[in-house]
Amino acid sequence: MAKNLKLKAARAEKDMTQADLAAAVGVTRQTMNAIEKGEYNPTIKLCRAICRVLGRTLDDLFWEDGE
Amino acid sequence: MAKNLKLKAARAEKDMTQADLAAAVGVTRQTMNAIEKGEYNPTIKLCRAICRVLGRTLDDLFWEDGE
DNA sequence: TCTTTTTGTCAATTATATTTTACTTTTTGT
DNA sequence: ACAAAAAGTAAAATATAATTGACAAAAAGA
Repeated sequence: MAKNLKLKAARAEKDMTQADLAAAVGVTRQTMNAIEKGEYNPTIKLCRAICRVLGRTLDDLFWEDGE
Repeated sequence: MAKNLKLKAARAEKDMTQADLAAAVGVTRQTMNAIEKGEYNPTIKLCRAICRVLGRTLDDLFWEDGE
């Protein structure tokens, strides 16, 4: 899986650290780090939580072509 | 979690059974049934696969308000 | 009605997302 | 350069997504 740079950028735009965002959605900092790095695929529920905090859509942050 | 009726409708529109869709995205029939029933949250990767097969977006099929 | 297909459901197992603790590396600010 | 904060990483444990096999209920077609 590829690094999620759109997520990283959206987070930076809100001036949040990985730890900030993790706390806001109720997961650990390591989980956010792994998602941003593209190390594993989160559940749709967690994706929705991230989108709500960052004010983005699922398609904005979590769509990928190809796969 | 709520039943995913949008998914059910999109599948019907393509004239696919749960088993058809499950095979197309590489999971079991029971998994598709559980997702449609809202029994557990699939991974984002599986959601993307479903969207590709049904020709819909993540926001179309997997966004939920509130939660 | 009869038959077949589709859907619903359950228990037990496997695969993997997520946690916890802890440490290293990189970045940021002074 | 120095200190502090943020990000990267890893192993072991836990929670839960997904599988497998099997059977019952409901829907569809003849």
